[in-house]
Amino acid sequence: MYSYPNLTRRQNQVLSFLRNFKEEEGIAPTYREISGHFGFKSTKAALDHVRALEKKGFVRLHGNRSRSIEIVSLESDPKGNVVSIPILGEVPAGTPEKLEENRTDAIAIDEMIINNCKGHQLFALKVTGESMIGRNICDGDWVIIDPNVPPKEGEVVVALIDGDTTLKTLSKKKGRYFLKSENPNYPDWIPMKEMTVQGVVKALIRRI
Amino acid sequence: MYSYPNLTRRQNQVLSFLRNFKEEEGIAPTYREISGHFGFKSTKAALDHVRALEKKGFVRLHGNRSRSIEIVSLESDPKGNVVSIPILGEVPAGTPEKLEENRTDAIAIDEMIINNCKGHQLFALKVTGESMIGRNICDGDWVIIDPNVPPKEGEVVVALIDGDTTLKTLSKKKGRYFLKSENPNYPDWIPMKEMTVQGVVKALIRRI
DNA sequence: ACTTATACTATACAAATGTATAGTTATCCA
DNA sequence: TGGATAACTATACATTTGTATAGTATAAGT
Repeated sequence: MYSYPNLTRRQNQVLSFLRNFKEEEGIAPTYREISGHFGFKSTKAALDHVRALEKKGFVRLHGNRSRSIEIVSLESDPKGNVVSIPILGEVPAGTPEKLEENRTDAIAIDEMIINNCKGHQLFALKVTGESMIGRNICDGDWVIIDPNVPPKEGEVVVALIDGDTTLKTLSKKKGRYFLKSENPNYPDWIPMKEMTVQGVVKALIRRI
Repeated sequence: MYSYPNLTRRQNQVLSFLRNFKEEEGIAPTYREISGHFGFKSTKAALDHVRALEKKGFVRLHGNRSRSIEIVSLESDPKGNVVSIPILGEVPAGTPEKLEENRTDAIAIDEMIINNCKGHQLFALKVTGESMIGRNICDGDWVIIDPNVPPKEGEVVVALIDGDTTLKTLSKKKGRYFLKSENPNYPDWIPMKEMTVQGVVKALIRRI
């Protein structure tokens, strides 16, 4: 286990016990259970140690409720700031194809990665094709899409163009929006009838 | 929330409350807190419902200890397959610099992304510089490094070369390993004294 | 020398808490 | 028609549990 230099030997032992107990039992120990483990003959000893840990920011106490010692992890909490994003399907960065909304899987992502997207209905798509290679988006990458922000010129977007979905750079020429491929081997797409930007690419994940 | 067909309407409500309470408060509620929420005038009502949930396998009770209602998750825990990876610092994909191991932050990542790395001591680095642009690794990207796999030729690796750390492609020329930049504007690095590959890039994350 | 922090003991108490017995009402199944 | 199950009320009690006061001993800083 870890040992924190700003904690005393005993405080480290107590913190370690709190961690193990919660890991094994699923709940926090009582002060009497702490005392029992260390052989304290007074519950005050355990109380003092936990209060010292609270003072130093290692645990948080929730009122006078039983078993309410919450362990504050100094390393980023692996559970707190994670959001689950549904993978809706594939999006060709080449020829546009239909995007089916049959949720098969989801991907868990650190909230930090997709900042300022609280409440937005994010989704993920797997990129197929090499047309966005100029923006360093490769075949097989996952892109995280935010459908709840207004798209700006120059951003990489998922767009529904003439009934098909594709991943391109939103561009403007002579006051008219079109979809630009970031690869000279692939064509740009100029909307014939209608074009709807479904979302803006906020993040990218690649397995190597 | 979810609704289970083999649970009654009320049992579903109670299970839902147990889930929410644990989510928000971090601890399980007492039978009186359950009763309070539903307006039960007897704690026996809450006890009966929780015992019914136990009988059907939705919760587990740990003896007669307070706040010891453990929720048994039937579906795969959405937070179960997330690993926390420490961000150790920055790695220049240009001029090599010293890599300090002062853990400042961590990043939570879906286990799926970094497959076949169980038990490996993964870490993350933030890329600075553009020398790996040819492999579509950009300035500002995070790379997830696996130090517990043997590096192969052609893989992108973090290497300690002559006392400095850098991100490059591991290459071989005339039977001798060297570090190749994936950008014509940046030089390759041929080890003078010693070269240690610290790990192989397994994944990449980019905020856009 | 004085204060502060650590690390406890001893005792105590009110509130919180799990658990129990006895009963009511309604619904569903056979 | 009868029995099992669900969904409660009412009351009660023994522990469990958080918290407090008062005190001892040791070491660390200032």
